[in-house]
Amino acid sequence: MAPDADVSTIVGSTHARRSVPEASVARLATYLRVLDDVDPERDVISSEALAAASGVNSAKLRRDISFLGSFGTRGVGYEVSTLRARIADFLGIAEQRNVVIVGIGNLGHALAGYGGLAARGFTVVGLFDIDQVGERIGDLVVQPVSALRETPGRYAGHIGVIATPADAAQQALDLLVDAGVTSVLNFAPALLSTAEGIDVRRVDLASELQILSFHERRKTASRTSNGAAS
Amino acid sequence: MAPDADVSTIVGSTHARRSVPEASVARLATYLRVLDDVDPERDVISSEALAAASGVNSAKLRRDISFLGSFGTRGVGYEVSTLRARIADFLGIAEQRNVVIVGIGNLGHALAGYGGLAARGFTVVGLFDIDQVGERIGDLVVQPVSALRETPGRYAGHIGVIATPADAAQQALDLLVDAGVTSVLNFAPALLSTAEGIDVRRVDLASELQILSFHERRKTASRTSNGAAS
DNA sequence: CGTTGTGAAACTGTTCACAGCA
DNA sequence: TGCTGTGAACAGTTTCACAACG
Repeated sequence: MAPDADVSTIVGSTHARRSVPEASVARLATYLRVLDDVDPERDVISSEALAAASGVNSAKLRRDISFLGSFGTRGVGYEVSTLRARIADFLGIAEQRNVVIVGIGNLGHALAGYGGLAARGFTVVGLFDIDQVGERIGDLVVQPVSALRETPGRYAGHIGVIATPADAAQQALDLLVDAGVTSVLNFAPALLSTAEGIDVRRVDLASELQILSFHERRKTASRTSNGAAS
Repeated sequence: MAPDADVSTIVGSTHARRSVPEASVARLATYLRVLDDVDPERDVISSEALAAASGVNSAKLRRDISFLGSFGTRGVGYEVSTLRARIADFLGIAEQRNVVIVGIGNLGHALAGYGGLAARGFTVVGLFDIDQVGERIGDLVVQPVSALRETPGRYAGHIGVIATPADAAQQALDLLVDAGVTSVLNFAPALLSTAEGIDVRRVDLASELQILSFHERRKTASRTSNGAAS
């Protein structure tokens, strides 16, 4: 989805790795979640079992995991704790990540209050809006967006989330970048332009619905069309 | 992300088409949005210009559009209105689509009130929750989820949106399916299982953040470690 | 001319199938 | 024996590059 998402090379961390396909990175995040739901009694899991629980086939899962090294036990499976640790390490979950949210409407509220973030190592440390300034949400107080500009570099290493209306999104991005943010998740239905080196991932509700709508129509058409076939 | 997202074949509509790659379907939804932002004065647009505005390269865009037929003018470009109509027609935007939302927390509210939907031909026609029952949002009143079970097939052809907590998501899906829904957008951080023929798209905030986090770490690592390779 | 539309090449990602190991 | 790890075949997607055409 990202415009120029190429292969990902990583050098840091415990083990040096070579370019892992973007698609595998995304699935690894899923496996990690599924592992969290695994019965804590269970200490070993096979590729077949984990694949089934994750909605992929086992060959793909084994391939994905093999990018992280080979630490499964043949004839047995993967040790759950090791596997979880390896994926977490690879994805960079080991360290805590901080998040700032721009745009505190309904969506911003939903994100700010979403417990699933903390559970996965993400802490919301800043909320910004043009209005709503001063409102308290949990431990945080909504600050004016202008505050971002006044502290250049302050939010380096943080992940930015844009939850503004479309027409404010570009400005929100520019402010985030000024504040040192280089990774951004954009919920606004707008295409944003920015400098090289800034990652922007877009989550676009309307597009998702359109894709579903497309498939829905296909289903309906094939049920309906008999006479319509030509 | 859909488990078995195959190639898409469509027969209905004005023009018969053959299998369009899934990736192209997703991008066509993007082009459609971008076209809506085009200066209304402008009546023709080149692949180069539209591609730039959409964040893809022009060859890819031309290939995507060529799946819908060939109606551009060589040496000139695409007529904006025709192009828009063709894509909309292909994606099934021509007809209005109805949406029902299960789970009326912050996120459900955000979605229910999101103007971008109506603008794209989606009308929210039902809101369901266990609590909040009776609350009015716009023209709608929140109904108990049990109402879904009492009207089997009532929502056939609708698109379902799951905005519940993870532990209620599977039940929400089952209820939606009972009510006739076969296309679902799931915002809950849970993997859902369902019968064949039901499309479930997952939008998972935590996974998106993890992917960003991964890239963020890669950037930081390459800045930190070895000075400058080449 | 300039831009579309598209074969063919290149590339990326997935699946098969089985050798190798615990 | 059973399951991992992986070469090799395959499928899907992107890019190149240019002929066709208004």
